[in-house]
Amino acid sequence: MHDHAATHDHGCGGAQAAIARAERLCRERDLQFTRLRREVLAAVAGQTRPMGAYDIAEALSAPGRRVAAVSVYRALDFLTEHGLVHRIASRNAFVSCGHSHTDGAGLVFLICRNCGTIDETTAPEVEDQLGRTLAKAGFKPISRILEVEGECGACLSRPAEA
Amino acid sequence: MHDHAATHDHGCGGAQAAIARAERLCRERDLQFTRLRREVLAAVAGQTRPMGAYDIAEALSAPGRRVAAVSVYRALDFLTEHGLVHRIASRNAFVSCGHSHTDGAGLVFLICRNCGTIDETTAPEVEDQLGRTLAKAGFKPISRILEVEGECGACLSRPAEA
DNA sequence: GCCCGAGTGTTACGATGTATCATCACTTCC
DNA sequence: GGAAGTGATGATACATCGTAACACTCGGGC
Repeated sequence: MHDHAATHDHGCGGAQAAIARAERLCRERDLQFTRLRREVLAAVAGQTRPMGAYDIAEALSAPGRRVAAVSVYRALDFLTEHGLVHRIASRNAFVSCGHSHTDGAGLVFLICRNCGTIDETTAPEVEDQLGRTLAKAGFKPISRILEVEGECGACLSRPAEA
Repeated sequence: MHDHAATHDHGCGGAQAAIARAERLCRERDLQFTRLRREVLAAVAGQTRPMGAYDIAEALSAPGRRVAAVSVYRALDFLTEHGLVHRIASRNAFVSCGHSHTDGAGLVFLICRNCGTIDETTAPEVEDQLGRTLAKAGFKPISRILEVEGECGACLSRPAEA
């Protein structure tokens, strides 16, 4: 392991990378990476915590411009469909994807109860075991969500920082 | 395998069992298993698919009696807190617990995309692997959700039943 | 009787997500 | 050039999910 740094590259610098990746992907697949989609992705990628759709709408709105939640949802649909953003079901919120994986398969989200940061990793061994378990149960998986809530390493290192 | 029947014992007969288990548990812990809580549990346990809180409220309401969603939420809070009912995060809905586990740990929910049935199992091997993965990442887990969407064995056996 | 606590009913509200229709930009085909 | 089609967006309304606040009831203890 230890593409750990890679899994952490949200957070400002990561936004640039995420957008660059999105542009490349959209060029490859002949998709439209429009202004709104870019802005929604930028907003999400600029955070290490998940953002709600309404948070995003507010963040993109300005005195002269109002972005409605419905527009954000549409952009998020596009972005999640192509794996650029992930939905955190336990929070009704979204994070930008830190990987360049082809599919949403095998992802694990680590949600820190203390600082709210979301870390995204893959766990092939867990996937393998899960696949075997599902096969034994006669269940054919299509998609899955695996979200773990707890305390992240950073928060465990410095116990009492508010 | 093939405690499969056991994992399936929602579904009408299972409602009786679920309520019996709940009564026992509440007696042991000196909790109040009130009429509303019993009815909410019965409603959820009588289904193999997850029910939304508003669905439950409607199911319990009758010409002479209106059960508000907020009451259902309170009952569900109680039931989930004591492991009698589980929340399906990906559906914003609830299913009755088919096990008598002490804790919500290690559960896997199998959600059939075709028939909507939810099957609940445990997967110790997956748990073990996940625990190791989290330890390596320096993350201390407190709770987790693992929900798999796909096609259940029953639906795979009879491909074209509407 | 009185108080107190847990559960419930009721109303209102906030937060999340979707349906519908109009508009705009761009392409294609005539 | 102009008509028609397609995909994205704007705007309004609506549906669903969840919670806050307060009043009421019912039991037990004093």
